[in-house]
Amino acid sequence: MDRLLMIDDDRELCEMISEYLAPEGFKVEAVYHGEKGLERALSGDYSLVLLDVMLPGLGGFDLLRKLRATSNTRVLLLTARGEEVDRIVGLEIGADDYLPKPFNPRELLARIRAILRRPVDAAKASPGEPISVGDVTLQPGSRTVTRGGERVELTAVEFDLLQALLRSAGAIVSRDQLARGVLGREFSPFDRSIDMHISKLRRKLGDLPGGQERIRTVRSAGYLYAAEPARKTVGRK
Amino acid sequence: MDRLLMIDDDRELCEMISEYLAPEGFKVEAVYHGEKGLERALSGDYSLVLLDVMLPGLGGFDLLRKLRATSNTRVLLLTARGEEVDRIVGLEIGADDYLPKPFNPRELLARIRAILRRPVDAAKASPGEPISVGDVTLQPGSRTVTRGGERVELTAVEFDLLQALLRSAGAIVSRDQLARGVLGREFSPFDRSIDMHISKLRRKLGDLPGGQERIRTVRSAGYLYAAEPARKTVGRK
DNA sequence: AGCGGGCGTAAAGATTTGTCAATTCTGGCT
DNA sequence: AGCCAGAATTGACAAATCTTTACGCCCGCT
Repeated sequence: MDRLLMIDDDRELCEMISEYLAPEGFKVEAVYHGEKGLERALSGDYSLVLLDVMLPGLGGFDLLRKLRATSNTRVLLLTARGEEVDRIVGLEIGADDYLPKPFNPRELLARIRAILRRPVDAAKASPGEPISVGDVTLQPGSRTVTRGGERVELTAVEFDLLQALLRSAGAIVSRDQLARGVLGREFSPFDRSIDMHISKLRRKLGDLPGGQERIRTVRSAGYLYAAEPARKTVGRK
Repeated sequence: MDRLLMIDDDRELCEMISEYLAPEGFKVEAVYHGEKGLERALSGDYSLVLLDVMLPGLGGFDLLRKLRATSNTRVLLLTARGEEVDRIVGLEIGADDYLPKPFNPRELLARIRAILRRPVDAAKASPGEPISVGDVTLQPGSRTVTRGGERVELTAVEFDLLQALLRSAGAIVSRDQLARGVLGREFSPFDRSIDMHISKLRRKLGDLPGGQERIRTVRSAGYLYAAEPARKTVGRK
């Protein structure tokens, strides 16, 4: 039985959602005010927070930002009709998903399940913990990397670069982020250093077992470590 | 010039709305009967459907339900009274918004614009979840696309473009939305970049198994990914 | 039928990226 | 301090990809 926290001042809607989700195995608690919502969300008692962006008191965005400062709790953002800008902003701040109002309850249910199904963002994995994606494992403690059990020798920058990519496996990491995080300096457009290291990493790691590219280039955006195609347990087709 | 489909048996109202919206850049076609309305709505030629819930023949709710079975076409529901029940049922079934009769034409116009401005509501999948429509599957995690199990090589823009279309499969996506969402910039009338990439996508993906167009052009409105083999017997038992 | 705008797409032009090779930097060692 | 090997960065140019230009077709309208 998952516990959900709904932060929305529309009590009627909260009630409705609560009733809709109860038979699906979710216990919904509602809070109608920002500050109180943040407090509850931080308690860590909930599998997921449903957060309205239009809130009395602390606004939804601000709340999310503060929440993210110390918590990885998953958040599904609910926005008022209209603004698509919200989506971009919301996901950037760290929402796990986004749903515009008015929404279809079934849609909401589907998204809740989707969020709960996937693991908490690897980017938020505590430092020091080994990271494994597919056949590659990286151990921050000993600064070693193995692929299929075999040790792969990497230089310092290569290691940090791979770590940054693995922490965000399946998501694009920009050169800016890599420059700051790995090289410790601002990125300038003429800087080919990152590319160079990526090139070397690729050569050392080779392609994925399936023969696909391991590190993909997303033009004018950055690089992405290919997350393994989620192998679903065969349930339905 | 967006094309709207109005399904309402009140001919006088249809006429009035049509005249009111014409100068605003909307071409309204009216259908006064349920079955015929569903058929037209499924054609994918309209940016939005204005649907009355009280209809002779197929009722509004039933129509919407059947429409949603295969299409994401956007729907603005017109309800007889501001009944709370209607709201819930309507949103439950998948309307993008609703407006109680009698309504102010300006209000209608505002809502229409709001719906058209944002991406299709039931943008099926959560971020990160694979999207499958027909024989094509797109995996955001590894940024790969397969058709009938075979890998299809796409460039970054092509991939993002296909993703945008698939998320709204069955509904028209305007060049504006594609420019903003895929290219990250405002669309300008001389910009043929989108068309260019669509062209390449078509070549790479080929036609649907049934031999029909996979990505349809809706003149002066946008593009639409065919959600269904459009030749299904619809509305018959 | 003639016209004009919307669309498809080949091809040229502009950007961004991959990578070899040369140069500079860093630490460890004598 | 001076030397050295490996590592990081930069220069240079090829390759990939995106944008713009250009032109022709098609469709709806008069």
